[in-house]
Amino acid sequence: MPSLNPEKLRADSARVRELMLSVARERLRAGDTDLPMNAIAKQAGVGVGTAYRHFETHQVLLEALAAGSFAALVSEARAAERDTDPAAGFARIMRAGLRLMLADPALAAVLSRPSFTCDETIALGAELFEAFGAVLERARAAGAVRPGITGDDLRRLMCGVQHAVRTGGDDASERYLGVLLDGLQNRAGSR
Amino acid sequence: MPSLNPEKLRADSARVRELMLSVARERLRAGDTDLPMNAIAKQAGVGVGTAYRHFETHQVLLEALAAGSFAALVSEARAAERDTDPAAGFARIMRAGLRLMLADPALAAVLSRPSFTCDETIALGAELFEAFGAVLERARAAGAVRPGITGDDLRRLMCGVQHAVRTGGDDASERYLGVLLDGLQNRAGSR
DNA sequence: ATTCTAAAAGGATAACTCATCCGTTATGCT
DNA sequence: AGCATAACGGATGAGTTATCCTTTTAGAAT
Repeated sequence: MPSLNPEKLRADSARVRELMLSVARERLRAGDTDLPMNAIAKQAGVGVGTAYRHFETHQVLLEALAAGSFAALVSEARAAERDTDPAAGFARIMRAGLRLMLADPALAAVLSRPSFTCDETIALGAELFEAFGAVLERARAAGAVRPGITGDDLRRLMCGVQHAVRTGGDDASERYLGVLLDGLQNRAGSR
Repeated sequence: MPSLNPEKLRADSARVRELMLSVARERLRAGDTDLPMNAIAKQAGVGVGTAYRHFETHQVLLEALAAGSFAALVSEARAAERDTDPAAGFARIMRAGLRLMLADPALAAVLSRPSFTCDETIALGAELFEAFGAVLERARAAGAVRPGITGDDLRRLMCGVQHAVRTGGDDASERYLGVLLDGLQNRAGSR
């Protein structure tokens, strides 16, 4: 019993889907990271069965919530790819990734464990992988990023920094990202 | 109803406490980070009530599990404080912290959310705070660590790196710590 | 407009976990 | 040995997850 296809939904179904997503977003904003299906269903005024019909698993719900932010991140990666300065492009996508993860806990959750289940997310992940890989490769070729660091390393490190910033204050974001970006530079011959 | 005091326990009680701790450690090693009280009690062959009597909350159990590693970390901090080279002392304690957190998930959990509940942990936390603060201060004075970074920043960043390493491979530890340590250096005038 | 069918909704419920309460049992002091 | 009390154990209520099946409804066909 797969989740309902967001395309070609019956009118009532589409209404319920949007309602559930907005309730889930509201709960996320309120700091509830658990997103209990039952509670969401109740708050949205629909039956539990209906909730599971729309989002078969927790992961599916998370991916649906993160879709918008994820797409925005892919756009940023594509833009960074076209940046004239390889180092600037790299810094740009890193900064954008952190900003988007901080703004959307669902995106942070999805990126922190890349076992995507929805076709849409899988496609976005592939796009991101490709665009980000190009940005990284270009930066490395320009000597702006130390060798031996993979795209997956950066994903993990960014998730770690995101976590750190979340418990730090508002101003932690710039400081921590600064430390990470400086640490990632190619140190050969820089001193 | 507070948890039992580890000192002055009745013989049977001490036996149960040690048994539960060893079962919990075993489960942690097996990758179960949840440490469900009921399951631990059952596996230890004691009643659930007994389990909660010994460890009132999850947090208390975690702190009891982490006590040994936590004490080792404090020792490392004291040793780093006495290191001749401020920068080397700083690198030493950072390295030790990462190693200990990776070896003991309970320590990682305790350090990642410093709301200590047991007196013993609170005391260890205060000791660590003091010793680590001295190491950081000395390193900063020697120009080895950029200004604006606090001890709490470092705790958060280390927990983030620990998380990243845990999902990365075995060799990720050195790479990620290297990035962090390089990023933390005082960049003023280094290029 | 009416009828019909497939899609969707709804909620009772089984399975499971957490944490408490209280009657029972065992320790170790006198 | 007897006793006070510390500790044990497990039944149990509260809460959550996820499923199943019946009822309702949208929207197409006539």
